[in-house]
Amino acid sequence: MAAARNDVSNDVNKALQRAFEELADGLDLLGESSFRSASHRRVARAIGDLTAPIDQLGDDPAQLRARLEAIPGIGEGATRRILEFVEHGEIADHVEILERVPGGLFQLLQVPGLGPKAVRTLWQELGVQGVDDLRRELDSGRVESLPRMGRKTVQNLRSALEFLTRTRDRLPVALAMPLALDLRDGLRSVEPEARVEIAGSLRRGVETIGDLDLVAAHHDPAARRRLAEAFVNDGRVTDVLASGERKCSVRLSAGGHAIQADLRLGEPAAFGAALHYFTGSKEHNVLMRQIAIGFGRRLNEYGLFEGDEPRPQDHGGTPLAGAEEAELYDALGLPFIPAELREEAFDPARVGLEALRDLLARLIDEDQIVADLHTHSTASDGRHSLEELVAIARRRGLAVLAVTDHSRSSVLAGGLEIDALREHVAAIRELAAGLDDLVLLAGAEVDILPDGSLDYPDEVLAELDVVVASPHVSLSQDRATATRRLLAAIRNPHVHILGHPTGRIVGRRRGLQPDIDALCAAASEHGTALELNANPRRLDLDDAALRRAVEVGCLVAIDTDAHSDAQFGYLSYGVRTARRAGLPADSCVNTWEPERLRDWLADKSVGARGR
DNA sequence: GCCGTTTTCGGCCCGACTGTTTTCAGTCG
Repeated sequence: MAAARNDVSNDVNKALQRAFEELADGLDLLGESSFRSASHRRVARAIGDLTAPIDQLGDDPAQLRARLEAIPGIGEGATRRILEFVEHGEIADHVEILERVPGGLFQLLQVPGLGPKAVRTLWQELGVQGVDDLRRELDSGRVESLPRMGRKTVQNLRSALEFLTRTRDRLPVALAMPLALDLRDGLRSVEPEARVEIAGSLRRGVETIGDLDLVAAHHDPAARRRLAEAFVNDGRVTDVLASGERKCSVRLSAGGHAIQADLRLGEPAAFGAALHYFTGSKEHNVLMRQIAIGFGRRLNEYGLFEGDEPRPQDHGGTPLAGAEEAELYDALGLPFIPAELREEAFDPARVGLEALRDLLARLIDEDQIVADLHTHSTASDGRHSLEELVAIARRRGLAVLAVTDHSRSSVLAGGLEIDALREHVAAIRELAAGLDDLVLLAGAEVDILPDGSLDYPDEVLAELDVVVASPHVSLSQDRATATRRLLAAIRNPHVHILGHPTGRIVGRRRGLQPDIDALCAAASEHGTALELNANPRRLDLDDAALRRAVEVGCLVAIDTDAHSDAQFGYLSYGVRTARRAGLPADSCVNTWEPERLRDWLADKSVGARGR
């Protein structure tokens, strides 16, 4: 399927990001300074983090230049190149690199085990210009004649190429998390006394996962060996990449997906340092180590040590901290930064220590959520009756549950005609009247039709306690049309929540690409909440868009969109994403006391800015 | 290439593991 080109301006960011990545890779392949290439990579990341099209960052070139240079990591050179791209559609340095370096070499860098040095050697010595050339040369036996290339390396490259064809994309968190939990629990059952935790980007709440990271600690070396053996001998393992005393690395095949998994092993006294190191992000680790240096200390995965001696753990050094992550932050004069915030965007040096402390004090936590305002019953495509939903909500400790079945246009999902909706609402209200421990609300998930009108007339919407308005069809509209469509829903006085605003499916469907800033401004003005749909296949809005919403101070609704009991468990995915955006609990309507929630539902203008 | 409560020049995180080597380069996270 061709990628939807419904958003020309954001393609500018994508193209620029790619240009800087290729600049970096190209310099590496040419053997240039690794600091220059690292710098280009940092610029590429910074561009990838932008939510607005880069050419719309300023009204004129001077303003654009100033805004660009204010972004950490983007200096004079990168600014010049970006402006050059905006004006001419290409960057001379980038074009030159592409002329000097065969395009296939960039793909070769993606082959696990092949780095810039090896690719350069293959290119210069054997004329290898891409994956097909490499396959041929591996078969010819000539690769083995190169320096530092032996039989084992050739064998590893063969299986790496095979792995690469099976892992075109990163794994959506919905698939990665169950696998990681299973691996974790398997290790825990092998050594019940061991501490075993999931680390890596999965712990940070990233929506797609490149590989799985686990950390385990046990005081007994024999127990650690048993953990390592269990890990590399798992039935799903297809290749063992490394198997050492402290680190094991394997490739797994599960449910039709191939993914790499790494296990880090150590002493309980260093568990916090290891967990911290293996959780990342890489940028956060670098930052923490730099801060440690500022204190005249050294941070590594064994702990925080006094002095600047390399490998202090080997010289009988006793760490100042290491058993728990919190000790590391404390010893470096920082507040504990939760895993979801260990990204460049929340760098303490960038946001300021005071602002960071304030953000952490207000940051949303899963146990603060007491309401789910978007769920489905058997009236449309849900699995449970109203009575069953009430039982589930009670068991899960909710104070408020809204049943929001589909509207009439969603025929396949069993959307309700107006008469059926009214009967359904009456049934919900009757059941609600007999409850004293749960507020049960009658609502609907109303389709936002392609032209921005809603699937029920206003007088019907007015009869409901909660209206979630969501786009379900025409999800390839252009940016301007999509923005107009969603703005119309946000401005409707009967709409409380804009449900899964883009309609994207992680890794599969791009969905609408509206002007997020315009949506946030309107939502803020009208007191409408933007949904963070917690279904891990959706996570819509995503963390970057939600960060914009947080900056503007919009109301946000984190709802599960549950169609079954198990799907109420999606909440944790939603909360992790919300934390990645720095969402304060108070901005999330699902944390509000039922009384306050009712007031807002009765008149959402009480939630609008400046009221 | 970027950056500065040590610096506008001189640095830029730290360690595990493998495979090919007789002491370590390359890759990875």
